[in-house]
Amino acid sequence: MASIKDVAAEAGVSVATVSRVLNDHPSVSADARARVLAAVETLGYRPNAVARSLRTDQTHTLGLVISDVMNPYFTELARSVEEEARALGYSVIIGNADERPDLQDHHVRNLLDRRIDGLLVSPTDGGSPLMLDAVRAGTPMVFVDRWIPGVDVPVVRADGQAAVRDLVAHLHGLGHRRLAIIAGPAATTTGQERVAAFREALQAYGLDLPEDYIGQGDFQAESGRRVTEGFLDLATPPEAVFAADNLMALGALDAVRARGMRVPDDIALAAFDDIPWFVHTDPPITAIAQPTGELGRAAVRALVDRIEGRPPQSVTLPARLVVRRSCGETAPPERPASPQPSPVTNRSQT
Amino acid sequence: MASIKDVAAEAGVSVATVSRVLNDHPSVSADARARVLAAVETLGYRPNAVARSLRTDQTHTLGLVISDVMNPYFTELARSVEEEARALGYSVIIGNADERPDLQDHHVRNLLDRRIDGLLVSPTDGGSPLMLDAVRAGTPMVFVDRWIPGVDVPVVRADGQAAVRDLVAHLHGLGHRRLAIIAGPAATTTGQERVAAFREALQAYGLDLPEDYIGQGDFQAESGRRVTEGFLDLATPPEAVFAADNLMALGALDAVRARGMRVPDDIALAAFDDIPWFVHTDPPITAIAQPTGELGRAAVRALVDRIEGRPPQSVTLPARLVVRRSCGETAPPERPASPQPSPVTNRSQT
DNA sequence: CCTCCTTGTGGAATCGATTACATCGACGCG
DNA sequence: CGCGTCGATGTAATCGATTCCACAAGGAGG
Repeated sequence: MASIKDVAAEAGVSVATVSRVLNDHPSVSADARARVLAAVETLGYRPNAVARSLRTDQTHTLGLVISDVMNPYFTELARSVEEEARALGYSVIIGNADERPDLQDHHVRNLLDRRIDGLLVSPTDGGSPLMLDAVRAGTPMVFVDRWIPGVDVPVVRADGQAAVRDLVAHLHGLGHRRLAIIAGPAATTTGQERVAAFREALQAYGLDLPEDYIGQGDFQAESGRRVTEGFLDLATPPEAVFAADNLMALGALDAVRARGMRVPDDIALAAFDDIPWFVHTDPPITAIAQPTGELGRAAVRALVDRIEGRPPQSVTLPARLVVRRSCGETAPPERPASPQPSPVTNRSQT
Repeated sequence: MASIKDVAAEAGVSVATVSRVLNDHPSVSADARARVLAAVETLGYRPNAVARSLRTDQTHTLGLVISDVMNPYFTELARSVEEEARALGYSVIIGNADERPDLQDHHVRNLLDRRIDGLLVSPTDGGSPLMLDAVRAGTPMVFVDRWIPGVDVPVVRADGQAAVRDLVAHLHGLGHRRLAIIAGPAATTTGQERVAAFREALQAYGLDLPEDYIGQGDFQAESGRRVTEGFLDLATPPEAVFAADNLMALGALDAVRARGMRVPDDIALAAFDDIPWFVHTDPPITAIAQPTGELGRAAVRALVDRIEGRPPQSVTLPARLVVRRSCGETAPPERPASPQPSPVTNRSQT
């Protein structure tokens, strides 16, 4: 592979001049520039990004460590992150932590070793020493979706509180009173927040969230199945189940069917995180939709701001309720008791 | 960030000795080794992968360029690729081509500039000059899923012929005679092969595949919708539609529903590529399942073999039919006319 | 006791770029 | 006419590692 020296030789100039042409430095004669460009063309020369990075201490690369690539929510997040990064002249290396802190650390270490310019993380846990060290060492970092409390890093996320209130209003309006939740890992902020928001919304309706209506999941389908089975085994099972993410909702759907029961007739189901497939499931699933693409783009912008010396900003965007059929047929337009803007009703079928 | 020089100073040895300890070269005294290790510890030193790569001309990084990350098939492929690569000591940089040749070239160029050790590609088109140049220049490369004819590069893929025959037998057994296909882009091998396999299987049953029963799609949901609408507008619409990938099947499902028709009562539907969601759609969709994880792992092994100087091997694994309910209720066990092993029947619901 | 080989170590070149500094003409102005 | 300035260019240092080569010390063998 041709190097800058070969180009210099071919063009009959020094390497410095070649470098100047390539980085369009002003003081290069038109003649020299033309000769260099010609040499680049004939040799098919491409600058070695590795060498350039070593010298300039910039890789123009961002690291993205997410909890689970197979989760459509994170897939979409990754996609939007890559798009925005590309638009800003950066590449992205994705690390899949699979909800495992050790894998998360592996990826963070790897990315740091590769001297990425900045790190986008959706932390699996409360923050390993490695990650805290990286922050302390001044690695540009931004948390997306989830974050670590007490760490001074910008956070880009969706706020689901209002949407959860809308959901509870919706369920209440359909006559459901015994509402249960499949929670995410307590080590994640999203795991905690969604339970808190749900409990709070229930209280507004004078409803309680008993301990045995809180199932401990891990954001994976299998846990949704397990927890739901537990719910169905209770003396008085819940009338509605709210899964804190889309995969656990899928597991819940499985469990309900395995009992020969039907959604929504026998039990209502709703999920946090909307995904395209929810339109096509049987029945279409009511969900809380995050502005995923916007989150990814905002996170990249914040990180690049930080990298390029501008002050980065935390961003919080609202999530919204998308009503489908998994909680029961929607009654003719009813006014929810709460004063929030009414939930968006999405055509699940034309 | 501490460099090897700092470690050398701290340990009171030369950089050469530090390097030897780090790469566990045999001739280092136990004393020196201990002092270096201690220095590494106190300084929290981590070798700079960029510098190392420049010197050794190896990045221990693989590039993976796929057509569409949002397609669950490719997501799973990417995941298995990353896992196997990690097990072998490599990292993976993923580039999403979004079925666009220009984007594909962008990523290939980018990865080449970063001097990745090898490239895994699922080509979007028939092969750009850039890609052909890369092959000619000796870049270790392996094609996965799709390939480019006439290029001497190992291919790791699934063979769907037998499974397509099984599918046609299944459809025929259910009484369907007018069978249509939503094809993928003609520029892709998978696009062509699936149509060819389908036509061939039909012939075995004395069935024809007329021109207007071949819809031109692009592996995206929207094209599945469009093509299906075209089918339904025909004077004699097909009785069954076979979508050449999962997203187009989803589009087809949409289109059928938009007409107020039902699957499988009004029209049967099957898809190439099985995904977890197909179990949960209404109705569960009959599909041809590829051994995706195996493909990803085999592709990585082939590429790493090539990189490390061992002869790489092309691999072809069989796909298999997974029968669910989207083509009609399965009749009591029937013997298909063809002599192939009978299709696997998967419990779509317990 | 003197070579010769082995083992441990350091010095310095190298990978492919960027960039500070030096040099050298040409040009403008007093 | 001479001097300072500016534009164009080359030389060489540098980034952080790896690795070839030289060399010193110590042990084995004659």
